[in-house]
Amino acid sequence: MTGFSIATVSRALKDHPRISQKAKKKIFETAEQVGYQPSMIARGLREKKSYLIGLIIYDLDNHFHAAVTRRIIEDAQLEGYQVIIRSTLDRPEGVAEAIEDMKKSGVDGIIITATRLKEESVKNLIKEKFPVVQVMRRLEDETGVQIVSDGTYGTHMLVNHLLRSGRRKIAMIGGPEGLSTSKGRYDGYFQAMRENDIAINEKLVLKGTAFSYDTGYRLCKKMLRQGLKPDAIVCADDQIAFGVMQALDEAGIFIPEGIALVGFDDCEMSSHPRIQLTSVKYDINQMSLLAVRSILKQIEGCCIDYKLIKLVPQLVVRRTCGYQTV
Amino acid sequence: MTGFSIATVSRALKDHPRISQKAKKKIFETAEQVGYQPSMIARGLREKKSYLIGLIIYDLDNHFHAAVTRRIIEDAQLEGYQVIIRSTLDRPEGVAEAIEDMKKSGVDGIIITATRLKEESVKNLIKEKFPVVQVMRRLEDETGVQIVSDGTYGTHMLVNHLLRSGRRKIAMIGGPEGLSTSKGRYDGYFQAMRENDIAINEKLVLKGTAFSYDTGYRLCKKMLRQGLKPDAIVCADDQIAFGVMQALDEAGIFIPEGIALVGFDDCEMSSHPRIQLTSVKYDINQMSLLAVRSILKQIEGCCIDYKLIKLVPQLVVRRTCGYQTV
DNA sequence: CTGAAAGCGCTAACAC
DNA sequence: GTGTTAGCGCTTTCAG
Repeated sequence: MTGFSIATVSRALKDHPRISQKAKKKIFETAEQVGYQPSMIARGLREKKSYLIGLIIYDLDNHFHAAVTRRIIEDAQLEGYQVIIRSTLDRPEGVAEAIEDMKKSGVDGIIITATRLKEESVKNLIKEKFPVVQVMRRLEDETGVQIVSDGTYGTHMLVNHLLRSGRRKIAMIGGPEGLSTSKGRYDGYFQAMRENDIAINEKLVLKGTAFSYDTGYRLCKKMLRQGLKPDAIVCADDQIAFGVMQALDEAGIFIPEGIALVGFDDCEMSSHPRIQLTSVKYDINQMSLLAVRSILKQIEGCCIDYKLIKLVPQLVVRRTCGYQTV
Repeated sequence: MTGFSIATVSRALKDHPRISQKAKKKIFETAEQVGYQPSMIARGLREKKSYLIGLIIYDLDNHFHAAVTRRIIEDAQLEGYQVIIRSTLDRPEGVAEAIEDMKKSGVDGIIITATRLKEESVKNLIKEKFPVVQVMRRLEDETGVQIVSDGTYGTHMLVNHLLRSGRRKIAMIGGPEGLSTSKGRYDGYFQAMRENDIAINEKLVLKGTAFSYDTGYRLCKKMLRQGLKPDAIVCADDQIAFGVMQALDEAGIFIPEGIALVGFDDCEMSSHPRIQLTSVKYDINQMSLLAVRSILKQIEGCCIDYKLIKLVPQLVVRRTCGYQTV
């Protein structure tokens, strides 16, 4: 207290219309001196608003997910929101746990980049009109706000490109089951193959257990060990492709001469001259911005534009797909 | 209310000693049914505790920082704490802003991996006995809890290794000024050179503006453009080294035959057969665990073991340093 | 063992 | 314009 009542102080700090300029000035000065910090937590209790948003991600060790996470944190930060983060590492119960803890912490909304196709916890959240947006991965049903890349289209482009370069025995090392990203990319592969009347060899379609370097390495090694010899490998993401590249390099198979290789997401390292991975990219900044805007709109406007936004990816042709050599 | 008073419910849920088993049972059952979630924010207001810890990082686009961030989030999560995250991108005001916002949000403690040598905001935090731990980067003064890698020792090892391999004109592409990590690595370089009576060519010591791919690429190009021809380049981190590698590759300079190259941090991609970057690694898991334990001890025990822990890095020799070819 | 009541820091409705 | 007051959801004395 600086002579004024506690209410006046609150009004001054919140820029209330009915407040005298001198009072306001004096209060601001003293606040500065004392180093007064309004407690968001008390304000939250009162206003039922915490200025916190929850962000549930898959894994920061994945470069692409890390990049998306960074953008979302930055964008939210610019809007005056703090971000509470949880990573699930795709543990079955991960998302549900994270949601529960975040609700306890009183977040105003939740952005999820770790959704699985069947995720009851997310469905419930949407059902009870809790602000939530799915980014990258989405639920099976077109429910809630979903901002994703068109993985089917992207993979379709990649496979078509390989086919045009004369490849026929195209293998796929995909992502874990139960994810919209994995599914979309498998779909794109099958679709492109079918459209071009290429018989699909089931043995050449491998399911990964994670979007990771290690997955790519192990599955590629396994494929080679089984004596399978595709002339191209499509990977569900760049990190898997890096691992595949290691396995091929170690096996003495030249890329792209022996086997062509393509990824998905277009990470920073993919353009490195020693890697030169053909991939597919889309606008992370836009994705993040749309996500943050949507969550704020839901939080503040209480209105939900139920919608599915598919960002169109763009083919980035580099050496590994062998285009230049054909 | 389930027949019992609000106080009894509170006691039941908190496992109070003086409570009848039947009451407890009944309350738990009804809580389950209603899907009751205790509001951390109300509890926080009352107990002056939020079960939130703040994490201030530099940039998730840096693979190493992303990896450390991941571990810290996981470890905190396991201890029942939620993590509020902010990235500063090394903006001058970044840390101070982040600290202010986090205090407003009522975090119980703050872990910082983005500290600069002179960071008044962090010093103040420590002075007022707010729980805080510095990870990776630290303040100039040995104040507060500091858990870092011994960058001087690590770089010393790297440079010594290059010298033993016969290199003499060793360049350094370092990190931004004002960071303990940058400083430690410069120190290690100078120390090793001096100990071996190698004259230091100031032109071969370049200061980066960030720990990034781009920095390495630009500075290396600049160095080559100036007609400088070192026989080895020491980089302040692996990501810088990746950029340097791109510049050298583009310039048609063989690594390590023409110029040897070493990094720091040992990222996943550094072991890739096409990269094979010699680097220095240390235990991220341990670093994270120590950080989380320390912050919890400070929060819960209210006691601070003021201390500086330097994790000893380990040399990882690969192709780029040219050891095998000597 | 359980209930009533105070209070954490803040905001908003209502007086003055 | 400013002060008073109630109450957000919870924990915790203090009585019973």
